[in-house]
Amino acid sequence: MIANKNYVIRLSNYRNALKRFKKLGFIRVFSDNLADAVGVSSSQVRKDFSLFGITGNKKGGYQVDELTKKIDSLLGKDRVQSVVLVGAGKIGKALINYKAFEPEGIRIVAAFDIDEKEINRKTPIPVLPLDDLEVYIKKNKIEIGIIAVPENVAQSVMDTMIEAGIKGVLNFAPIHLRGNDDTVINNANLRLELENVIYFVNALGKTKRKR
Amino acid sequence: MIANKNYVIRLSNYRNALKRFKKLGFIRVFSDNLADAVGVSSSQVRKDFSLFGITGNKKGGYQVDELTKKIDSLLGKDRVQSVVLVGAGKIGKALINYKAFEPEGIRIVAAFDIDEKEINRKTPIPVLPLDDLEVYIKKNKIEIGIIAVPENVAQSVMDTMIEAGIKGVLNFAPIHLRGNDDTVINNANLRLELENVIYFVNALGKTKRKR
DNA sequence: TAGATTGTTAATCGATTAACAATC
DNA sequence: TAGATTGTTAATCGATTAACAATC
Repeated sequence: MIANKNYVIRLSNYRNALKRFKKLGFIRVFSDNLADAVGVSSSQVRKDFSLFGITGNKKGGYQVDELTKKIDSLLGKDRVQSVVLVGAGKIGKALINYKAFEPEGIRIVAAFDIDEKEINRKTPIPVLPLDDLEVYIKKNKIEIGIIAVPENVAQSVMDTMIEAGIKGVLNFAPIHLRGNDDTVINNANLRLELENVIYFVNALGKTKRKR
Repeated sequence: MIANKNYVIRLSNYRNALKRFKKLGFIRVFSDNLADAVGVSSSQVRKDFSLFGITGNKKGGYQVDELTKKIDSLLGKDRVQSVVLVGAGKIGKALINYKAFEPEGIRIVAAFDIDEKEINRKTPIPVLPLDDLEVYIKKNKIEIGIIAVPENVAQSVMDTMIEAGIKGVLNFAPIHLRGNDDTVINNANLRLELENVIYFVNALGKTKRKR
C-alpha cells in the first residue's frame, strides 16, 4: 500500500489542477503542465502516476477526463463517503457547517453528542444521543468517523467506533488515540499546527537578526 | 534553520512526555526514556537534541527541568504568543473557544469580521471590524495570524496581514495562499485531512480483500 | 574501576530528481 | 521521419538508525 501522506496530498493537488485545466478547455495534459500547476517536478508527477498504476500516452500525455476519473477513483470520489461525527460542540458545529465537504462527496450523515440539549433529529444533519452511536454505525455500515469531543472522552468514543466497525478516524482531540492495526487514525491537532507556525516565525526571526 | 515540520512535532511530543515524567517525580531522563514515551528511536532523540543545540550529561542523561526549559524556549513557550484571528464564522468561533490554546501560552487577542452583526467589543476576545485589522496588527506588533474566512476573500486578508507585518499564518481556507519569502504559511485543510483518512481506508480495504 | 549513556560519525533507508531508452 | 513525451532505471538528496569512541 502507498504509505505516505504526501502522495495523497499531491494526488489531491493534481486533481484540483486538472479541474482548472478542464475549465480552460484542455483535452489532454502533459506531466510538465501538471508539475508547473502543482509546484513539483515532472519526474515526480510521472513517478506518482506510475506508482498508482496510472498510464498515459508517450507523446500524447494524459487525457484530462480519463485521468480525473482515475484519481477520483483512487481518492474515493466516485461515490459518496458517509461519515459520522461525534461531538456537537464548537468544532463539531463548524464541521457540520463546513461547506467544502458536500461538493467533494463527503457527507456527514449524523452527529452524536452526550448533551441532551444538543440533540435534534429535525436538522438536515441530525444530532443524535451518543448512546445510539454504535447501533447507527453498524446499521448504516459507516466506515469513517470524526472525533470532536473533549480530550477525556476521546478514547472511549474511539473504542466504541472501532467496536462498531469504523475503519478510519479523523481526530480533533489533542490526545494520542489508540486504535488497532486495521484502523487509520489521522490527528488534526490545531494547537500543534499553530505551534509550528510560531516555531518557524521565531526561528526565521533569529536567523534574520544574525545576518 | 530547521526546515522540517516533523522536528517541531517531535519537539512538542518530547515536551509532553517531559511533563508526564515530571509528574512521576523524575529529576532526570535518558534518551531511552523519551524515545519510549514518544515512540521514536533513542538515536533520534539525541540527534534531534544535538540539532537544536541541547546537550545532556554523559551517563547522567538530561535534567527534566532544564530540558523542559530549553524546549519551551525553542517553541516560544517562555512567553505569551499573541495571535489575531480573522473570520468569526463557525471555524473562527470554534477557535475562539478552543481550550487548548490558553494553557499553552497561545492567546487570541482579537478577532475580526466583515459582518457587522458579529462585531462585539465586550467579549473576552473582542470581535472587531475587518477594516481595523491592519491598524490593530501594527499598533500591537502582532506577528501571528489565523485565517478562517471564506475562500474568495482569504488572499486579500493575507495581503493585508503581510502589509501590516504579520510573519506567520495558519490558514483554514481551502486555497493555496501566496505570501512572501519572510512569511511562514501553514495550511490546515480539514477536507484534505479527511480525504487522507478515506484514501487509506479504501487502500487498506483493497489489500485486505486481496489476501 | 566497570558499566552506562551521550554525542557524533558512518550506514541505511526512503523519497525525490535526473537521465534516457522506448515509442508515439 | 524528426521531435517530444512517457515510463523506468540510476543517481542524488535528506532523514533515520546503528554503531561506537569519549567520558562520566
